[in-house]
Amino acid sequence: MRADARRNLGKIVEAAAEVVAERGVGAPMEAIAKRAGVGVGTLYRRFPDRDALIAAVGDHYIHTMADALDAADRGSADAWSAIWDFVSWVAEPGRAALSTALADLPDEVIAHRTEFIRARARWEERFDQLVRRAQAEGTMRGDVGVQDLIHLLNVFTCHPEDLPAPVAADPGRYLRLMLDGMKAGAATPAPSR
Amino acid sequence: MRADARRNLGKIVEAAAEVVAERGVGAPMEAIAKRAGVGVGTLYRRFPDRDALIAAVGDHYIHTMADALDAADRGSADAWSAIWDFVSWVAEPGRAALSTALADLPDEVIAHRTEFIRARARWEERFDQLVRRAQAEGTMRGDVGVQDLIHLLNVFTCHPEDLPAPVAADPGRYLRLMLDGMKAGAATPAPSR
DNA sequence: GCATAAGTGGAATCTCAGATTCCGGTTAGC
DNA sequence: GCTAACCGGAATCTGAGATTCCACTTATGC
Repeated sequence: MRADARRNLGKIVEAAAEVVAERGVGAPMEAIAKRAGVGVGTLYRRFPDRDALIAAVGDHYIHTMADALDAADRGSADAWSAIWDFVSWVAEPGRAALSTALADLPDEVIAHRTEFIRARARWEERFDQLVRRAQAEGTMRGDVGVQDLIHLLNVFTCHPEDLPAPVAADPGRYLRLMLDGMKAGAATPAPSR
Repeated sequence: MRADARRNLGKIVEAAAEVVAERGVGAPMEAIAKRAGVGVGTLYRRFPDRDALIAAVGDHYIHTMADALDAADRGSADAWSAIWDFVSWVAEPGRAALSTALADLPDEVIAHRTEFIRARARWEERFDQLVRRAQAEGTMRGDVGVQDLIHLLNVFTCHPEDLPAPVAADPGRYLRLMLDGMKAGAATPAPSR
């Protein structure tokens, strides 16, 4: 591969990641091309089709998330603050949609990406351990689970157009509100599953 | 207007309300027509265009919401449980998207509907009083407002396709989680506005 | 420096979904 | 039994976006 081509490939994946974060997995190829500063044709020379490009974005994302979770875990003494930190990290501007994009990847895009699936499972496993630890430490209520956390992360880090403007502007505010609701003792009648 | 035509008009608005609740304000005319058991042509004989029909749905919705809020208010001794009840009511299956649909109505659809705008303002005003009352009664934390509640209602009662399946299946679970986070004393460091 | 394979931009093409129009065939209501 | 209102839904019109194509550039090996 020629040096300039390799350089462009990098720009493309990066641009795709950004645009997908902003506009969701349905982001148009042209928007990605423009962001990368290349023509659509170039996208198609590197990726057979839209799905392949989106899948590449998925790989990029899952690793970013996993790294952040690890960092939060290492950086905090107790599990609860690790969770708090991680959630805050995801809510930071520019990071939004990261998690949703992951959740939204169409099945047919993921189906054969065993590496991606494995990475995501590892990440969830990791996250789950943290939640259980927090519950064991008595800082998090027991009637909620990682899946609740993940879903809420997905909901609030949605592509901005799909959220009420004020929520999109500060998802962290709402995510923290929900974490407050998950603290040990916060349960009202214990929402049943 | 002929009797059968009047009957159809009723079926159309009702069907539109249902379909909009399920698929959002962008629901296709054909889906509405099918639900109402009429042809698309019939929709256009009653409403000049899509927007007019959607606006009619908006009117229908805002009144339903207002009534429910009043009912919750009358039915509860304290403001907090009135809020709790109202939120639970909105979260009930079949009601979902009601609130979002309202929030999503495109500006150009609403612009001239002063009656609608007034009704909505009245509803918000009502809701706001309830929130302030709960705060005065010391049951709700002071650093959140009606708007937070409304936004969250919108987010969780979104059209099912836009939410992670488990959330769409039981938005109430998550709304209650949020309410728990809004109870007096739940605040962690007090999310700043 | 030059030949040339690799790379490029972006207009043109293809698809598809959904709004809107139209009209031959039906009915309610007198 | 007449006929103005109605109806259903096929046909048409549009816009958005994926994908293809090709004339034009530019690294790179010699």
